[in-house]
Amino acid sequence: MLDERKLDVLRAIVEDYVATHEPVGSKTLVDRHNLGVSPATVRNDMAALEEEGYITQPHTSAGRIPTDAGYRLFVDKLSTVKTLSPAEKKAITSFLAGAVDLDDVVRRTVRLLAQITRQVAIVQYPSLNRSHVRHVEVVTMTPRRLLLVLITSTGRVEQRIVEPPHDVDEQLIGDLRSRLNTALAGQRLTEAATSLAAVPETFAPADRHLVAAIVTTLLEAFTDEVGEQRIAVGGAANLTRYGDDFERNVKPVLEALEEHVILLKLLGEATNPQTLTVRIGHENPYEELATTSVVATGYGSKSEALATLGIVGPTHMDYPSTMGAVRAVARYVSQILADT
Amino acid sequence: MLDERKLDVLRAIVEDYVATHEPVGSKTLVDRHNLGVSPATVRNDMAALEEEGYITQPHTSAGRIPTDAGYRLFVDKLSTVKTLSPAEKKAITSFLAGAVDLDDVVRRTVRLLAQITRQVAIVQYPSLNRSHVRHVEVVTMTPRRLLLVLITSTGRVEQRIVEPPHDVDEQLIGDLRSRLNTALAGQRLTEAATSLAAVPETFAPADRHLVAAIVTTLLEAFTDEVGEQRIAVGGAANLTRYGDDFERNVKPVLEALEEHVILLKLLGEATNPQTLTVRIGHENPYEELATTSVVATGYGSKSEALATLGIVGPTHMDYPSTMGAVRAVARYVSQILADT
DNA sequence: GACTGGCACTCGGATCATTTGAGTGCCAGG
DNA sequence: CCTGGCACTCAAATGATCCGAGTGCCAGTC
Repeated sequence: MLDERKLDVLRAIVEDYVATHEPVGSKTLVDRHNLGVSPATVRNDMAALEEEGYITQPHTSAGRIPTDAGYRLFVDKLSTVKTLSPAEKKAITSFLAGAVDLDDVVRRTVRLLAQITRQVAIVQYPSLNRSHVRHVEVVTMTPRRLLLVLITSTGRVEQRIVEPPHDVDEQLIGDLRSRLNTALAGQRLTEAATSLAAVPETFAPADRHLVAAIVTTLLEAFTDEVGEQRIAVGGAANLTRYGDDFERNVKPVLEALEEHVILLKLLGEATNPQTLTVRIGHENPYEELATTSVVATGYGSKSEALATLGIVGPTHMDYPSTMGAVRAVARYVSQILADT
Repeated sequence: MLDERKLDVLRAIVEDYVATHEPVGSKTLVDRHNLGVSPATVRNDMAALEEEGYITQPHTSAGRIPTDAGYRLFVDKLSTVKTLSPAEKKAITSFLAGAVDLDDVVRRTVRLLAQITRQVAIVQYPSLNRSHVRHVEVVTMTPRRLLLVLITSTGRVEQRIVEPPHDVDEQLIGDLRSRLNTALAGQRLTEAATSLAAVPETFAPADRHLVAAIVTTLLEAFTDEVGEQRIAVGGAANLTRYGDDFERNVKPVLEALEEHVILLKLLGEATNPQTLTVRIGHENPYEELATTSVVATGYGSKSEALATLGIVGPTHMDYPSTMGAVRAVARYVSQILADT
């Protein structure tokens, strides 16, 4: 059906269109890429490609532009992920290495990703579900107000206020603290939630009421839905490069960026950093973002992704470079997090 | 110079222009606002107002639009801050009350502010400088890796990793923890930085090396410049309502939103929640944002502002409502924080 | 059979002239 | 001091025209 040369033509069309953002005609195509055939031949190939649904004409007497299917074929078969230059790699590591804590890592990552890809960057915070308890701290602020601090293996810190039903005894708090830590430390948050249930019973009946209050709050922190979905976004200014048709291209993206729930769906399930997910135009789950593509991948340890990061951009983006950048950033972030 | 009626005309022009975003002519003005005089008279007044620099014509044979000076006069003399409806107030409190921690408060505030004003909202995190030490925690993760956690009176949590020069003794850590807390608790971060310097000397010479390493890192956290400047932004999607001239109006704002340093300057010095700062067009410190205004105010306790929050929007915004919303949100956030 | 040069055709976008009407400034009269 | 009237201005909308990049198709060539 599609011989080698037709695929070459498709590749040329995609590359040209990505570079110029203008429909590309048979003549320009032959001029710019040395295909070794005449425009007329290219026209025939184009007709075939159009027949197959890989390209279209915005209107008669205009050049062709790739369809979503065209991009898909390009990404799957016609291109290779571009690797970054050593200089870029170095810049990434040194920039990320300067981070002081998890928040800082995430902020820097978003910024970096936006800068390299010149697209809108999205980074999900390491999932709570997949984290382990590193430490639980109970701090007495006033006799009737306690602060619970949960520190996870991924560096996330969650805090909650508890107002116990009656004054608390410092002795008891110390006791609780150490029992919590021995019971929970090293466990996944999901497991820890179960272990937690058993803790109150180990205390004297008189104290159980108080302990239960604390345990309940802690449990909330473990299974916090909202916290689970934390996301950082950056590089919105890159949207200004979308060109015209503001209403159709920029507006829906800006709106989506405000809705973290939507972003999470866009990013999709975390994959390991080797696998890149690319969703092109209509392939993504939001009608409004039909002119937008998403390039995402998981980050974290090799065996298991902690969360997802990626970018959102126009379907006519430079996929090889973008994919390379996303993959590279994901790897380096994984590395940094492993060290911390 | 400007009699009562001329001011009425200016007010009418501003209100009309804000509502329609179109240059307003003498006839429409008389039709819409009952000024009790004829268009011709209004024209004379307009000529005078233009003479004084409060309004201009985009071109001859067009209506008038207010200048920055016109808006300034309007805000200072011709309008009163609009108070929110009881329903709105209730919505604010109940929405903010659901917050679980400081991060959540800030996130909710940004969202709220953006929603009510339908502008881009900016909220600065409570300043570290003005916070007090609530608790310092030293957690041993591995014998050669410690985690320092600083919790401030404003609910901020800063964390730092320390890799001590040699294995640490659990006994010593416990000792250090309690000495740090008795030495620092309740102090302002700025004072605490000084008190901190004296801590190593209270330890046996053999331990001082280790303690010094910890103290140094803690000191960094106290005086963290970057952390000091934390900011949350929201409602960027509202920029789509700017209308056309995307390049001139939307782009610079989006770019500014990425640069937190710029935002801090835009927000300016925190004032107490009673005082609203309004910067109109050229009054703000960024040339690129000459078509935008900033409405900001401090939040925190009555006596002293902890940080600033506000909105950025086109100069032709509805000042009375916006100012009312910003002030109200600032007050309610102050309240919530005081309770925590 | 595959490629190419040639040719008629299409149609979006640029260019330019024309019209329209909201709005103005100014003046004479109440 | 206000108002109705009038001539004037000019941005924006409308419309006619032209241009050319690009197409599809066909007959001829390798």
